[in-house]
Amino acid sequence: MQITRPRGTNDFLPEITAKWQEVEALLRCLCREYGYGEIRTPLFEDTELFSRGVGETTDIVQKEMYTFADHGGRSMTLRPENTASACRAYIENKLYGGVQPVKLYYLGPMFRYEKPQAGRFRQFHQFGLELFGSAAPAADAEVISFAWDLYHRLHIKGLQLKINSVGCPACRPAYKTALQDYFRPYLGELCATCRDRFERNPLRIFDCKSEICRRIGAEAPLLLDSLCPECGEHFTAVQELLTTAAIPFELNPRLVRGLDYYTKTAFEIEVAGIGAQSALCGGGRYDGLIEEIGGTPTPAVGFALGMERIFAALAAQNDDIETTGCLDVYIISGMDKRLKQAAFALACRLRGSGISVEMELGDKSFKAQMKAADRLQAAWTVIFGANEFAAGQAAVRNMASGEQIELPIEDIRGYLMQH
RNA sequence: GUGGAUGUGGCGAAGCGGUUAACGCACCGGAUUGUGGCUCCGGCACCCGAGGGUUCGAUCCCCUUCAUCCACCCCA
Repeated sequence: MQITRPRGTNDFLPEITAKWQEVEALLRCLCREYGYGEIRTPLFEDTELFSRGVGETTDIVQKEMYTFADHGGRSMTLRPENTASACRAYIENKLYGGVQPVKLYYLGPMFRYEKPQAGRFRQFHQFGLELFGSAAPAADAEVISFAWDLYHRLHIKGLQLKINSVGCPACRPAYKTALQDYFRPYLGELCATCRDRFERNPLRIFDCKSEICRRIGAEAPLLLDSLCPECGEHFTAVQELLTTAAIPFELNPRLVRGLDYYTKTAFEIEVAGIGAQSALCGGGRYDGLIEEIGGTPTPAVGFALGMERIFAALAAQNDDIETTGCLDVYIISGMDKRLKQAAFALACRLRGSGISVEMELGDKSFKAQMKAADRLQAAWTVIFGANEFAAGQAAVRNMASGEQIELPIEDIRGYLMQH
C-alpha cells in the first residue's frame, strides 16, 4: 500500500511555497510598519491550556483537538489556534512587566481534527496578531485596520468587514437570559441543533441556516441593544475610528464568534467565491482570557487569518502572486571526466558570486543538456567542450540571442557579473 | 460525526462484460560522432484506488474499504 499524506494535510511544492514566501514577506513588512514582533510558541501545549483558554463548550475543544499522552503520561494537544499559547507566553515570560501594550504576531501551522472541505484542513496555517495590555478602542481599530490593509495590498476585491459587539461579563449574562426567555416559547419549533444551543450558547441560534430558526430569530432581542454603557461606548468609539480611517464596515448583530473567550468587539472579513468557508480572517477582543488561564486581568485584542484562504481568494479572482526565480546559468559539458570536473568547479565559483547555476549531474547527451538549459529558461549557458578546454577556454552563450563567444575560463565569472 | 459526487499511465481524458486498455500533453531517446525553442521517428499502464464476490471471463455488475472533492456542522 502506498503511504499517502494524512487526510486534510498538504504538500506545498516549490512553485507554491515561492508564493507563500512572497505573502509572508508582505506580512512581516506590515508587522514592522505596525510595530508587531514575532513570537514562536510550541506546536503542542498542555491540553488544559486549550480546554480552559478556548472554552470547554466549543467545538474545537469538544471534538477537534489532536490530543495525546506523552511518555510521561501528560496530556498534550497540538495547538488548534495560537491565541491561548500567546497568552500563556505573555504570562510565563512576564511580558506584563514591560512597556504596554505588548504587540506580537505569529505565523505557523495549526491543527484541528475536522473533515476537510474547501478552505478547511486538518493542518492549516494561520497568521495572527495579539495586542496585550490596552483596553482602548483604538487597539481594536488598529488590529482591524491591519487586516484590512493587508488584503488591500494583496489586491483582493469584494471584501466585507463585519463587526459586532458580544458584550462583557457585565452585560452578556443578562442578555443571555433575555434571549432564552424569548426563545423558550418556540423551543418546540427550533431545529434539533438549536434546541441544543438553547442551553449551551443561545447566541449561536442566530447563526443557524434553517428557515424556521432564522424566522424565529429575526424578532429576537439583540445584544447590541442591551450592551452595558461601557461596552456601548467602546463599540461606538471603534466604529468612529474605522470611519475616520475610511474602512467600510457592516454592522452584523448576528455575528457570533465560535470561541468562548471573546468580549466586546468581534469582527470578520469575508469574500465570496472561495466556497462555504468564506471568512478570510476573524478576531476581536478577549479581555477575560489572560485571567482565565492564570494571569492578572489584562485587556487584549487580536485576530487570526487563514493563509490557505488568501490563496483561495486570489485564485478565485484570477489573480496570482508574482515570483521571480529564473536561472542565470546552465553549464554544459562533454562526458570527459576532466571537463565535468572543470564544469563543477566553475559552478561552485559562480554560485559563490551570487549567480544561480544548474548543470547536468549525470551524463546526459550534449543535446539533452542544451534542451534542459532551454527548458529551465537559463539566461546563459557555459559550454565546456574538448577543443575549447584544451585552450583553457569555454563558450558562453546568450540563450535569448543565440550569440556565443569563447572566453578564458577564469574570465567567465567576471563576464557574467557584468551582464 | 452526517450527506452527495468522484477515483483509468506524471497530467488531462476515451472505453466496454470478452483475444494486444484509444488519444492529447508531459517525459525519455533518436534523426546532425559538440549546441535549445519547429518537424519527424521511437519509447513510456504485467496493480484500470484497494480487498472481496458474481461470471466461462470484469476496468466496466455487486459488496466492503480507502482516498479526493463538495456541502452540513463549525471555523481561519
